[in-house]
Amino acid sequence: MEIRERILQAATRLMAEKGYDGTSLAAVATSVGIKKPSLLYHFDSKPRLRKAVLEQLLSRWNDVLPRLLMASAQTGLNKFDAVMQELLSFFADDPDRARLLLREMLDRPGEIEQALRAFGRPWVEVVSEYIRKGQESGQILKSVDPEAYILHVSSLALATVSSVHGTQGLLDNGGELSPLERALGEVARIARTSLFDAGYLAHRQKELGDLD
Amino acid sequence: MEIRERILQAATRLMAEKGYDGTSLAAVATSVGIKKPSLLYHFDSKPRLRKAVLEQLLSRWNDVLPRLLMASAQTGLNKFDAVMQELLSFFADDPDRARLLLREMLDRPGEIEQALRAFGRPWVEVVSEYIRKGQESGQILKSVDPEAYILHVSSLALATVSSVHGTQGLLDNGGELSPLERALGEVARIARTSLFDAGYLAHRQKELGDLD
DNA sequence: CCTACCGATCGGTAGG
DNA sequence: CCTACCGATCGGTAGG
Repeated sequence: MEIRERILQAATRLMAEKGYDGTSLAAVATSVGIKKPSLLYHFDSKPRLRKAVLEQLLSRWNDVLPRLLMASAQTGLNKFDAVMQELLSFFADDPDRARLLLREMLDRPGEIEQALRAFGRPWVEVVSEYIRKGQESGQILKSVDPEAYILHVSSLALATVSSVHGTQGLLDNGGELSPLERALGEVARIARTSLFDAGYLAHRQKELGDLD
Repeated sequence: MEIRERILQAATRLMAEKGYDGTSLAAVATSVGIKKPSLLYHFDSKPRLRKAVLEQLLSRWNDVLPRLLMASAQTGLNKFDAVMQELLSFFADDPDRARLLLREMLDRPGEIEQALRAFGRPWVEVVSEYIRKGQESGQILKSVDPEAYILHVSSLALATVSSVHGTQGLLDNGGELSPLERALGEVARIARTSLFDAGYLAHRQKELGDLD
């Protein structure tokens, strides 16, 4: 693997775990087996390293988009479940993504807003268009505010994946599912129930028994 | 106001905004008009200052508990709305609470879990008992996992209040509500809809028209 | 409550 | 890719 990628990978992990201010360039360098001045040859300042880490993370989101467009071929509840699955998997596949984005939202709300707007806008527009159509046909609750709904489901997914390690002790965890599986299942349920008309949901209930 | 309280207040604000590692003792001291060694007389190390900040924040939660017990006199949906109102107000009244707790969950998942267990356990048990009773009487959906549900609604409230500043630009904001009001209204709606049986909700719908 | 000071660590540079 | 080094800032102490 290229040294540049290895630096980015180590920086992502450390910044997700300790935060930007809690991560020294020396610590990143050591964890890939080089010294700090060598790292500064590849990324010529700490802010630029942060920027590169964030850009790589967000660019991965673009890999998800093609699968989302495929999901667009489906309709109603199936389409919704496919889209939710992609959103949750994106963070569950690598919890560092959730923790790093959450930290950036806290550290630099202005800058991260711009980045999320650029990378998230197309997705938000597709999904809210879908919600509006569902509201017209009666499948989706009229009381849902599309943009706010998407934002909150995303926030919930972010916070859930980030905090499962820290708060799983509050749960009894007596069941057979892992804490993360249990948490994501509940997130999916909350998202589905608060979006669709209950009559429509009950009508389609058999199709998603394994998701409850 | 006592100097000790003024230090705690300044430390809370700075640590919520910049994080623990991003907040120097000198910065806290300066913002209350003293020098660093004077601050270290009142809190004899930085970790102890952090601990005091967190304890004061959590102790405020105890102020909420009496009102929650009063709300217990009510039943069904009214009780739920009262409890949600207290939870959302706790964070909305001072967004630093949400941001600081979220940062602590990211920085020290183990320690914060202990603290939340001590301060949140009684509340979690009361609410989950309420949910279980509602499930028996059919008002609350059988598919709800009580502990997981509470944890996720709390996470959603935390993340929502913390991130409203950073992400409000993703919303059109064409309405008459402030971004925070709009966000909290959607959180309350998501929480209510994903908890109660739809038939029960429809039956009681008139009573909460102003919450939609 | 202060000034003066400590060793350690920070991001970054010089130079090879 | 390295060693050696820079000024600035960190948390904390001595002493009054």
